[in-house]
Amino acid sequence: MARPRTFDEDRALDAAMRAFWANGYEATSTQDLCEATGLGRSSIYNTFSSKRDLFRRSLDRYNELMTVPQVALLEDPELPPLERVRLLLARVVDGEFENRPQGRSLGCLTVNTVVELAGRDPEAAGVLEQDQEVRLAALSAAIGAGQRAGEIAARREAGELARFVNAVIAGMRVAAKGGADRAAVEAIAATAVDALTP
Amino acid sequence: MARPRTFDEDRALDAAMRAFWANGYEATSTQDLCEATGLGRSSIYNTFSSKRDLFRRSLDRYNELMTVPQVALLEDPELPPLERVRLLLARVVDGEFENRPQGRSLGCLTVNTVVELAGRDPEAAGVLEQDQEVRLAALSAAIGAGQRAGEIAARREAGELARFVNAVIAGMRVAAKGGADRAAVEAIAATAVDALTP
DNA sequence: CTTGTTTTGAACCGATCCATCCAAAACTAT
DNA sequence: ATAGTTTTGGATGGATCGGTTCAAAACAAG
Repeated sequence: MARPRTFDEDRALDAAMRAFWANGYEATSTQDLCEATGLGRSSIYNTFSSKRDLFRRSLDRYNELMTVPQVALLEDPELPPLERVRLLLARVVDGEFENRPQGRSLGCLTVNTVVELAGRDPEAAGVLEQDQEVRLAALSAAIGAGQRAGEIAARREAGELARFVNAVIAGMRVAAKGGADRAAVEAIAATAVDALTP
Repeated sequence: MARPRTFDEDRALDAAMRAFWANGYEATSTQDLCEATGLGRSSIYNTFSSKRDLFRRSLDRYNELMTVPQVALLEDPELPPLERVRLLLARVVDGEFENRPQGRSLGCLTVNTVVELAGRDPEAAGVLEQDQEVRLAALSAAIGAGQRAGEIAARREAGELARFVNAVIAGMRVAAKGGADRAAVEAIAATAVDALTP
């Protein structure tokens, strides 16, 4: 029927996502995206209709890669709830200290985008809020289960503790991006876990 | 001798700082800076030599406005150490929920800049790291004093707890920028204080 | 008022921005 | 082969980017 593509759309999306992840939306030019994906401008604009759309899809892809497994971990019935939270934090630490292209963490595309765009791009803000709600719900459920099992302190509501853990995760990512070493970030996580134990 | 300026350099710097604070470095154009300061291009380039330099001075100015009083609070001998930390967190909450031009927090220029620039601008990263060290030292000193006084838990080193508090502050700012309401951010702060009490 | 210096606004600069266009190439289905 | 469709690379477009230049304007000092 017609000429087929010589590239894989998902691989291109992943490459674009990494570029946005590393440098943010504004600082990633269409030229950068061409180089990161190995595609020509035409192919990019033919496949993804604009830089903005490509970013939006990158954000969705990132959430799919990160939030989905994190939620799965938080809902794992094989593990005690507090252990799920602990493993979640450990996973965040690992994520910050692997794949450091220039010796510094990429941070988290979600956090990066909240900081860069949430204040002036309502659509991006909406995507981010929705993703955050999903994460908060999973965290809250795990923490509530832990409270009922007596292994997580009950002096605050599960929803509040979930927000707390979520904020600590963001703080760990900022710390890592700011140059903190692994031990420092691990100590932050451990202190947060302390705060959850009775 | 010569024609005097019709504007105040410090006011212009403050206006520029606010522009960078609201939109970040990349997304703030020189035109935006002209409009924010009310100056012409020539006046800006005559006074501050480049956009980059103006940003750097904005960063210094921000640190002067924020870090200096925060450190003063943390060193206030009139207050019990834990109370200093509590007040610091309260001040952060207040900062996030006043001056919200478009109904959303500006966040914190330091956090915003860590996320946007630390990975690819070594000079900015250096300024940020130095400021962070100052804040961490003050936090660590206050927490250490609280531990010796028995009002702050001693199961972790003061330096680790300082990093923890610092990360929570960053997390609160990200949460606020992401749309969290005041009660949610206050709960994060209160939970962090819980983590410090024995 | 003249002289000397600085500020100021507007025009201007090359570079780069995101995006489009188009013709040649590449492939399938007939 | 041929026809039909899509991809592809390169050229191109208008807008905006950060930054410079320059002459007119505005003031202080003599």
